[in-house]
Amino acid sequence: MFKKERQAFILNRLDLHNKVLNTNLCQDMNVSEDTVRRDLQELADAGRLIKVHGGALSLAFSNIHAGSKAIYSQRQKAIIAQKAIGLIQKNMYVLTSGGTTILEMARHLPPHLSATFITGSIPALNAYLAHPNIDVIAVGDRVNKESKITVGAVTINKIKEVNADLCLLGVNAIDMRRGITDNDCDVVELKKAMIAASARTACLTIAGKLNSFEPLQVCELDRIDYLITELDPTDQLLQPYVKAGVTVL
Amino acid sequence: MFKKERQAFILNRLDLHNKVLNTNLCQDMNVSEDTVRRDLQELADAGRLIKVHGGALSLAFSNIHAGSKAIYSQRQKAIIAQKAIGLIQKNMYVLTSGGTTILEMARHLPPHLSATFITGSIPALNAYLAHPNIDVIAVGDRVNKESKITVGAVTINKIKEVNADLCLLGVNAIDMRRGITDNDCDVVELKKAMIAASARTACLTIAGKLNSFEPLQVCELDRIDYLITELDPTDQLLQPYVKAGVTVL
DNA sequence: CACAAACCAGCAAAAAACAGCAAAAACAAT
DNA sequence: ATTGTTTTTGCTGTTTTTTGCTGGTTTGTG
Repeated sequence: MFKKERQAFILNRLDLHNKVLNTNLCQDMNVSEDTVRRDLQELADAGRLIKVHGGALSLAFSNIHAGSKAIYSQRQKAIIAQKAIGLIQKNMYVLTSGGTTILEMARHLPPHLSATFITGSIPALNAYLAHPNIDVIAVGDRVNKESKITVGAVTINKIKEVNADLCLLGVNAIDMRRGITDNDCDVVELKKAMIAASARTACLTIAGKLNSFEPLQVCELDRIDYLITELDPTDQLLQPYVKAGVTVL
Repeated sequence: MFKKERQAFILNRLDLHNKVLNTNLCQDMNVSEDTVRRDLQELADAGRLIKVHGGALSLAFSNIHAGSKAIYSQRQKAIIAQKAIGLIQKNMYVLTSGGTTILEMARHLPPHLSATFITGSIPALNAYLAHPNIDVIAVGDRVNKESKITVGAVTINKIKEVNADLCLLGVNAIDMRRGITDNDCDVVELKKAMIAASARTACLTIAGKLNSFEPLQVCELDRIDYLITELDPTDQLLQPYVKAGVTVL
């Protein structure tokens, strides 16, 4: 078995099991532990896996691990939150999605603000409930445990009945050509309904997600009214969106 | 299980439950308490969690903690919780009210239990979401900020559509003559609907609320199937209820 | 204040990693 | 074919990590 073969074998097994044991590998490939160790070292140096004492973990594992970070890019998201809050006026009905950006916004709502927030995101609900002057409407249905938002037909129908003044959308990907895109079918349907139910729509995203896309489209760029990032509106990166008619804050 | 895996496991569980117990972890991961302690120490040093006597808390929780008041009579409520959990069987549909007793129950659900919980209580929702094998259905509507439960016609209607196996009701007052009573009009309507939608109903209450009453009636005593308090079923105080045909646990 | 639970420091055994060396294999050039 | 060079591989002895354990200390709780 050649070195390349061995390393491919290791990566393949990592794809399947998300982890490999050194002892296991050297048996299955019939080489010494040192050889396996060296292979793992090389693959780790090349950034193809994560070496740990006794074996290795797949990179996918590290992503899961990263997902459990409190809120990443919190600094940027705080800036975004402030800009978004500027759009909310007294006694508005505001429809919000889930996501950490929205959550950050929810936590920074000024105490004197009185408005009604409608959402299916449980973490957002929690934040709104902590606010002294915000009325809260929960749209209910089956709850997706991963994203902690309600999904399903009842949610969609409920949102269709709403006439909100503003929709605040945390977006995962935005792109000139493909518009707003996402990767979860339920979430896409939800966001479509939210946009349709609101007079105006603002998209909140960190600049790192600008000009990226995901497999499923939520809407074209011309359906959104505001784009909010942590960058200054005059930033080079944002000019295409300004030209396309979006109000960039 | 590698060290990294363990630590990821811990962080993940913290994300879900907001707290972990040392004893719990060392069982679930099948390592000694010292190892868990060392893992917690390392994660604490890295600022990923807050170590406390006997376990650890998530960072997110420390923020929330400010607003979350302690549960009074927690000891009694833990006993009640255990008894209530005994009623829940695999794959049941369980309808629960709000209240701290229910919340305590929600937090003590055994990890292997798989069932579907339906509720309009936001704190209960949070607890159910933290559980690995529980499906959650939120019944949505306007949220009462004080009690943190959804109230209103939509909630009632939604509950009427449900056919649950079991209804777990945290009650504020129970009395031989007046049955279950409460003081909030919305809550009374909600509880009525919940009882009607369930095959069986269990009332959870601390003994201090036995033989007390409030202005509005939820239902007569004969509508409930189980009464759960922290007392032994043979306790003097409970005998009237036993005689009235309620199964006292 | 007493008692159980949890913590800590330090130890020891086992496992894994490492550094360095030498045999074997592969390759290139004569 | 042969020689010299490089790469690969396994081995040896040593060092580091990891982990559970022991016994004493601290902490929380009734």
